[in-house]
Amino acid sequence: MDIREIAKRARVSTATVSRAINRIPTVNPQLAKRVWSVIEELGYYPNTQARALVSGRSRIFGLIISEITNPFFPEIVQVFERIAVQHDYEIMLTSTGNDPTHMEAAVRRMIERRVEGVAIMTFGMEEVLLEDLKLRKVPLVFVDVGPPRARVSNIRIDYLHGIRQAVQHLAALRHHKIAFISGPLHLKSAEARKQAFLGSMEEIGLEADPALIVEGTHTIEGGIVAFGKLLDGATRPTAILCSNDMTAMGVMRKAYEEGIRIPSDLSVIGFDDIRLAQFVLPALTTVQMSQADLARLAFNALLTELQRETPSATGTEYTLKTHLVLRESTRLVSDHPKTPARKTPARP
Amino acid sequence: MDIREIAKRARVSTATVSRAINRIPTVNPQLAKRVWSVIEELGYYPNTQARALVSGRSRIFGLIISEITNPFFPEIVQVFERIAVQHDYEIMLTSTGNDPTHMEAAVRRMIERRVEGVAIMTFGMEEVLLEDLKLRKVPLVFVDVGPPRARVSNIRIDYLHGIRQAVQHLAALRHHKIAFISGPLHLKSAEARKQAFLGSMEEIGLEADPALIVEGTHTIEGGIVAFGKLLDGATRPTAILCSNDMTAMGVMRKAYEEGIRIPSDLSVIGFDDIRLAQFVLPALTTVQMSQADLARLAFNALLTELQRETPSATGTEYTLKTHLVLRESTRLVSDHPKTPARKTPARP
DNA sequence: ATGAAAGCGCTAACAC
DNA sequence: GTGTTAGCGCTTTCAT
Repeated sequence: MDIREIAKRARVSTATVSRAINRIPTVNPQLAKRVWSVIEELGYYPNTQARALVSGRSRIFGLIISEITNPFFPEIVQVFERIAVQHDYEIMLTSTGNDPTHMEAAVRRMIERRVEGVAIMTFGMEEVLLEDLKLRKVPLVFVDVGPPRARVSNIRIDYLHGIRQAVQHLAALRHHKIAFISGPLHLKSAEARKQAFLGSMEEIGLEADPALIVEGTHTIEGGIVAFGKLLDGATRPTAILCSNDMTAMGVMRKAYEEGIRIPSDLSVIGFDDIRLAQFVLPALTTVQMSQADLARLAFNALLTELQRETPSATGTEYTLKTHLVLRESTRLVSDHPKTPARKTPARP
Repeated sequence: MDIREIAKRARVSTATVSRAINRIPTVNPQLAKRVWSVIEELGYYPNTQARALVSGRSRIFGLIISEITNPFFPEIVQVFERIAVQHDYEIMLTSTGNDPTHMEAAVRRMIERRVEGVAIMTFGMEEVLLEDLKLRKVPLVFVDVGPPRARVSNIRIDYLHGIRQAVQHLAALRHHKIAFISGPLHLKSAEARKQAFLGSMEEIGLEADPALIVEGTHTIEGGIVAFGKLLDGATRPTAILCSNDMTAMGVMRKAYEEGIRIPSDLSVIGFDDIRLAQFVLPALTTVQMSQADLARLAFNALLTELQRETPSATGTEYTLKTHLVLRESTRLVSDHPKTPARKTPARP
């Protein structure tokens, strides 16, 4: 069953059927109606591949993320998909697991499917792998990455705004010994958050003790390990700022095991504000970076670039603000925290 | 740049290029090599739409889930996608949000893209909406649903096995007053879990107090509300079995607010074993239903059905077992639980 | 306003 | 073993 069948039964040409389907205004309403009723009757659905082939437009956007199982991403995927569908686009989703091989394979598949644009949400992955896409002039949108370039948009996150609020919140709560657990520092976004922390501390005359700055992995496990290191150190922080919420959840887990109470013995702040943050116990104070807004920005960037006839040589920049959201995991520093001895002591 | 261009430069016909690309063994290795080197040189990527159009095979599977933001699903998506890619399939993902309109639109888009099969992971959504797919003889795989039918596979979850273990575990811990918070009962899967609970209780001569059985929504919020109702009731349970992990997390949240300690005052068991279950505080004892296995089963069901020449009239059945995994949220019942007065008393 | 017909890039007969 | 060619189902000139 194809367009010819419809044409025959509606006693018009295939061209008219096509026009009717695409709602070209010039078709005689009478005919259009006849066509539509045949379409309904037969349950005809146009073949997207054929349309794409002849029109040269796949109506597919690629969306590359690092891990769908990382709670940060599902909301992005959801919003991105929802908007895409509203615009009659399909999305081709891929989790790279931060593996360059996956990334390369994904890029290849996307090119083969002739995606019209790709949003890269890996926060700092090797741009090199995307050469093929650039070569083919596919619009791209990144977060936090690389130099401006034609048809490449960038969403810059204003980390400083939210992180400054977090640091000042902690300072107002009389915390001086503030630790920072970063993400993997090869990620631009992780490095940027760390710098924002350092800057915010200095700004208000607080010393960021290097011994209180440790690298994590943006995972719960990483948070557990990193907090362990902190506990092994000479100075015990009274507050910890984490580079993302998963890390903060790791800290909370470890604190639970060690009998350290949050927020009475230790204040904890996360970053991202994933949905779960409000449901952990205690609810996590965190710096929000709206995943929904990020998705919206990315989608619109792609669409805009696609509509532009002469792409600006430098691409376009977008900005996303961050801000602190207060919940239960922070409290005024206590002068005599009851920090029990560790169950598993540091190596002798 | 197309197959003709490659053909010209390699001084062969397009047919030979096509054969080389598809690794048809009959082509002269010499020629094949020449073709491949031209392909590499020019960075040629075949056009999937054209291939799909002529071959009649889209190499796309649909995957319908209820909510990607529900932590139960990301792992399914990840595994399903990984396997799909290994088999040179793309996946077309859609979250229906349990909204029939979305579902209908998604089905339509899938048909338009000519998916070769669809996995429906909504655990009991209206089958009616899928008529169009069945009409077009697209292989389908469901979880927990409907009557056997040609080209429709079913994955039956053996709820009883895991839930029986959970109930007996609780009983062994001397709990008698065991509450059950179900999922939305219009979902087959929720109803099935409830029945498994009832059966397991009866089996060992424990009375399932109707006042201790309340309906939830399979969400954290639902868990909070449901546990609230339980607290308002006359008999206070010493243990709660939840229809999924999110519900259990809601119970934990509510317990935290009410000053009820888990597991000392109350034992809690979840269902699903989402990844988060091991990281909540305390780590959640739960009945595991492997999301990875579910994804694998679903994918293979589709692939198998596709390869079958004469589909069995009744479709195929697969089974997935569940089993209890012990963690920190259950404990021997305490005779005198220190259950503090509620902060927000029940309505007078 | 409508129709005839030429492709979009590829695969698969069929011929050699 | 390789080439020629007829489509796959649709959109889009170009006539009319």
